[in-house]
Amino acid sequence: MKKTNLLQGTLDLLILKALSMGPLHGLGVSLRIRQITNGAFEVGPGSLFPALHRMEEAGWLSSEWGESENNRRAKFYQLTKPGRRQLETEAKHWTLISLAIAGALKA
Amino acid sequence: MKKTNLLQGTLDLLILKALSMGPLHGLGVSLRIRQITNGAFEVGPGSLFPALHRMEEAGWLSSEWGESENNRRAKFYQLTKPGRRQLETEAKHWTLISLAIAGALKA
DNA sequence: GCCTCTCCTATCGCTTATCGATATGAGAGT
DNA sequence: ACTCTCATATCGATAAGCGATAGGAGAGGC
Repeated sequence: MKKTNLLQGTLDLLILKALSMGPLHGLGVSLRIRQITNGAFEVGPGSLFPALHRMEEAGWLSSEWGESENNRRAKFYQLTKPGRRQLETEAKHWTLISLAIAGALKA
Repeated sequence: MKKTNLLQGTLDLLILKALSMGPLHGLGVSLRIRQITNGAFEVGPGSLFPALHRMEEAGWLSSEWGESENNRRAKFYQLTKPGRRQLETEAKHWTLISLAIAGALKA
């Protein structure tokens, strides 16, 4: 049983949302996404880390090295102000698209 | 950083849905998608035709040449049986994902 | 007849996101 | 020592969508 693939474009949104609930290191983001989507989304490292780097590059996240709960070296990410704005923008965008498609399917 | 209009993966779903309401030629599909999404989605030819070809290749659509309402040569597409199954599958999949993300954003 | 507008299909090149596999390192447990 | 797990990272492949562009053919004005 393959886990459902992501819709492209939703990963950023989920990462932003996950981090809006507090700073996390990379794998923590992956876990929180699994939690808040009730296991519907499984994000592998090959998707996660490039996305985090891209988003930090875009100025939406900032990072610093620290220690995880298991005393492992880990990079902690948190939202910047532009990141919060981006979350709002993407959440709105998602809502619009989601309603449009739901409406189309109902018709 | 360009915003893509569509969420990747939703184009197939919209095309399948559009054709489930009756056969259409290419540009007709584009128009019907605009209608049923209340103008939320504009599908240009550079997205539309490759998608139609891909989906015909996949066996979801069949096509035949005919004449449009304006007496123009046009290729009419209709759903095959596998295409209808695919529509059901993708619609279900969309609903699941959509609910999962909506839930995640609410939290 | 001729010109232009619109309709209709088609393709090329480019960008970008995601995924599977793989690599590396270090603390934890035995 | 050895292995398991945590944690970050990167590479190559795949694929979708988009802008631009092209070309053919009927419609309608003149």
